[in-house]
Amino acid sequence: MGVATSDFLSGPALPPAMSTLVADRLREMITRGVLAPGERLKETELAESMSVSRGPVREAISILERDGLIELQRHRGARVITLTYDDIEEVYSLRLAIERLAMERCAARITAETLAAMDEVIARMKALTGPHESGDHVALDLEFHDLVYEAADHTRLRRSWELLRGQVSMFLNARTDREDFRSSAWSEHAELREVLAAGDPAAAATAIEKHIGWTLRRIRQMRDTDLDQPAAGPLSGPGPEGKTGL
Amino acid sequence: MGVATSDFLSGPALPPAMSTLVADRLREMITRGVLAPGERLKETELAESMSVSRGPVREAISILERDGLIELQRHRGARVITLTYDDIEEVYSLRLAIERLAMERCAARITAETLAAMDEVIARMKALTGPHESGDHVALDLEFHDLVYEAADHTRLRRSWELLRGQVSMFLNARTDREDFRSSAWSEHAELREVLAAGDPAAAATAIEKHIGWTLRRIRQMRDTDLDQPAAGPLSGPGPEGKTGL
DNA sequence: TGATTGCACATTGTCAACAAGAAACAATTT
DNA sequence: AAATTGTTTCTTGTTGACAATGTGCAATCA
Repeated sequence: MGVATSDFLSGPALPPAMSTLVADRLREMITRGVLAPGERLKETELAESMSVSRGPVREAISILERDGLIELQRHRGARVITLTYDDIEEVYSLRLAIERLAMERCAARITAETLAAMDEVIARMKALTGPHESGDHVALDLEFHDLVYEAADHTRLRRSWELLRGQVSMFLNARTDREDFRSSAWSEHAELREVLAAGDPAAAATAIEKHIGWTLRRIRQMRDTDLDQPAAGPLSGPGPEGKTGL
Repeated sequence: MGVATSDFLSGPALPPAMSTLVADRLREMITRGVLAPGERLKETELAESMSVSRGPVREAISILERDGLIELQRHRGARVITLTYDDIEEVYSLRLAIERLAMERCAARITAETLAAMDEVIARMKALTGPHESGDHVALDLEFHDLVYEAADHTRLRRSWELLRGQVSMFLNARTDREDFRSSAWSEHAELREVLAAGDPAAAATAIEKHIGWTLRRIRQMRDTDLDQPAAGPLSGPGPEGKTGL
């Protein structure tokens, strides 16, 4: 983290755009289940509650639609997506395809700094024993994989990951509450770290196939049994109707 | 094409949104090189020339930014991207990763209708001999691969392809004018069609690795020689400055 | 003459009002 | 009573004006 050179020269000096702030807040609310699947996002309502006009809200909604977190229907507004197991199968099969590339490139470019950052994340995972805030498990899991994508040094690959990340987060947050999907077993990520440290792209690809493949197979099992059931419901909040506090 | 059942019931009854129309027009102009890399897109100017207000233009620009065709800088506006060989390497390496998945799924789900559509595209490719409109070659090439993604029946995969498609188009359009990058050899696509018809996912994956891998290797060669040169310049039009007719 | 500072212009970010379409409800008809 | 139709209300799509920021030129000073 701490870059030595004066932060105020490199950092974005200008206040971040309203639209991104709004989008970030909404994304957080959606992935953590505060806004339930199916719930409608009304522009006026959001604009009011965030003390901003409809313009930025509209852009934020457009961003979230790109991230695959909400569905847009012309003249009918935006709703939080409902993830079925078919959807999750899509997310994870695509994730496997792109993360293979990410791991290959990460292994080829890995630096001591990245490895250190990974170690730190793994240490924090290890520290989380027992039934802690499940959100923390998920956050750390994703943080690790963010590092992989970052180290892969591939702009378009990172953007593709952004397309999936929110939906993965949604799924994991909903899952780890109910049953253990063993999403953040620290030892698995430690294994990934070791393979990356070795610097062998082929081995890294194999490792991620194992890591994600396990979940993917499990998802396919669920899909074939609980046919068409939503895979990521609200944590505990209300259903499609009923205001969830903004 | 011709679906028997009344088209006016199935099709989108409502006029398409202005923003998508604007986006489509701009995308076409960018990928075909009418708008040169580096050229600025001024909201007011575009709004005026398309007889629409700045709102829809702004949304269109946001869409094109998502497609990776333009770069946005806060308070500094939008410019058409300049594709270096490093960029193209990114595009094609990622394309290989996702199209592998597309081919696998396509092979597993292929229908007679899809095969027929592919045959039709291949026939049109075959018909284009000699130095025809190079744009047509590129368009047919992409059309074939669109069919693959369509048949793969995977929403998120298709969206990832949309993220790359415009940049692939930009690159091919710029390339085929100068030297033959053999982008649309009909026989290659005929081979892909045959593999898909056989219905073997593994074979399909291997086939696309060969198909795209060839170009990818060639791109890496170019990158390592013509270091940092733009890979997709304007066809013939003016550079960053100078109005290119709207 | 060269660099720097201040000012005017151009362009984007944001806002508030208007127009068009969709959803919910009530009245009407069979 | 059920279904249909017309009306009202709500929400989004679009527009034009205003505020904030960046850019380039010109005047000023060393």
